[in-house]
Amino acid sequence: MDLTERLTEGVRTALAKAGLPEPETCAWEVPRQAEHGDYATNVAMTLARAARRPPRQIADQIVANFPPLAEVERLEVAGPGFLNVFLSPAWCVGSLREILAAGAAYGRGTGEAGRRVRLEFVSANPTGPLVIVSARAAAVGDALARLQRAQGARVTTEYYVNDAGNQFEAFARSFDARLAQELGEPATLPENGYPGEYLIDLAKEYRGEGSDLLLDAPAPERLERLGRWAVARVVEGQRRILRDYGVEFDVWSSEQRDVRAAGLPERVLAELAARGLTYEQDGALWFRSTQLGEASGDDRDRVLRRSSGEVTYFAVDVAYHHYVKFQAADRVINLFGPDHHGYVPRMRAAMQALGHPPGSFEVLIVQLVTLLREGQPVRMSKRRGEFVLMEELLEEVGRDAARFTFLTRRHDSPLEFDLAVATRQTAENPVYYVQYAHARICSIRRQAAEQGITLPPPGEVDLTPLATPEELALVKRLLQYPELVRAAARALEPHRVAYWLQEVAGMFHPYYKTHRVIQDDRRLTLARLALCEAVGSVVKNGLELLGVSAPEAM
RNA sequence: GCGCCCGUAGCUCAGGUGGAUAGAGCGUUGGCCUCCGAAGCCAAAGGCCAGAGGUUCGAAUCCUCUCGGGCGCACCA
Repeated sequence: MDLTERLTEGVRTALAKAGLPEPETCAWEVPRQAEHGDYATNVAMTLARAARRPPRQIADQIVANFPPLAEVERLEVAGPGFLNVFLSPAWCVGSLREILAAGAAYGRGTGEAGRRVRLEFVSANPTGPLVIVSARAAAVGDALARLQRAQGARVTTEYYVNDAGNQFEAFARSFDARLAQELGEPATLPENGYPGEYLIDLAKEYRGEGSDLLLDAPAPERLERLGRWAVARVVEGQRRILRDYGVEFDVWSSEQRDVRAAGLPERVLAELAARGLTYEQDGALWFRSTQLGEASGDDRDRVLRRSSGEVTYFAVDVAYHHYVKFQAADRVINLFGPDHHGYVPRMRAAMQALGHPPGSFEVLIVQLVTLLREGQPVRMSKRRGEFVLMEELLEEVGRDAARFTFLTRRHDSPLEFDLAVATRQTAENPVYYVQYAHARICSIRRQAAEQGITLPPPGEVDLTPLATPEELALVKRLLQYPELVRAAARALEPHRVAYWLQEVAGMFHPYYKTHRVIQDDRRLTLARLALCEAVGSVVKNGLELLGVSAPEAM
């Protein structure tokens, strides 16, 4: 059980003994100032109305009836009725043993245990190489998956390939045109085509392979086959760069193969019709999005099947979510770009209509990355064919720095990324500050080993020499980690981990500067080594959650 | 016009779902390597949390309005 859970239990016991009503929840915060203790709660204030007593009186009652806990040194009532908890230094220091013993497991929890989560992210169109915004989505999505898993959820990550529909056709026609040009024929790109140079390269490649040029095949068949070939190549490139980035997906699904060819759209249309949620108008089939009340929030009905007979992207998506995603998961999370946020209400309405409980379908909007080079905006547009590739980002900035930078922002906050600055200041990036703490600790360990000093098993270390304020503060910070991970997982906010790591590093570096770890006093040396090991271990765990490496030397 | 997101230090961004005196990095200024890694440490300067109301013991956080940004509002995806 986590520390705050123990404290909450203490509060409940005390309230029961005092004959006071129990709170629904008991929120703990870490006060900014040390005089306010290590943890504080405002339960007394929130209980004041129900108990018909002044908050301070309730707080006094809690203090008077609080059961003795090894964790707690003393309690104080302060201000309008805060209950401040001061932890026992001896208990805190002793808990280092558990951190060390837990190792990589420290910080894992059961906050999301039993949940099956389907997490889709990136899912860029298979019409070109990945650009920078995908790097952000990949960093966030992957970290979310790691966080959820650390809290006991069974997560399936997914990359959904939109290899069908108008976009696919435009892409296939563009490739066809490039191939024709490659063969020396006059051909122009279609109106909505993809002018990027990569299609020229692909055309050369296709020809170089000696593949069937399909010159005699009827246009539809030729476009279909050429398009499939090109899409497969593009997707393979995307997969490769993502792997280099440290992101691997459990499932690569295909709109064409897994949804359309499987006949799912027709099935879902029938199911919606059976529920009376569709109607025909102007030759098209519509979804009664607006009839589902405010919960869905959609402001107009949506077309499922066009008058031309083709199903819409929306219908395909609904079918896929309903028959595939929800079949294997009770929680479906999608990461979208901001240009798709208007799409969310109709999806939510459809999921609700098909019987999926509210909240089981979630969409996180990952905001855009504004790319700058020396302060000048770099326009990103696949259509125009000018963009900065994810590959270039990794070359220039590096995988760890890129991921960490993306994870120091909330996913829904726009981000400015100056390539030139990021490259130039690479050594001053916060990620190195955190990694350096880890590397430094490894260095201390090596140094100690050279002098024949090695740490005994956690249970046998004498930790009592740890007594300075800096040491206590560090230990207390480490004790917050499990709680932090749980909260970050619950809120789907991996950036909290990144900030927390910076704080820990920000405590460790000064500590290292002012307190010598390896020195004459053997007992003190061992105790401090144990502290360092604990810090290093937790930092490593945290970086792992973000998909960032924890180097032993830099 | 309607809807969603956003406005916090010069710049880039945090502020665990209402808490006590507003935080970090970068940048600026001034110090620190005879000692476990200077990718580090110490110190200073920098704020009307866009603005105005409201809710209550208490608001950067919740509600309304105004101003100023971004993005959506297709039988596109």
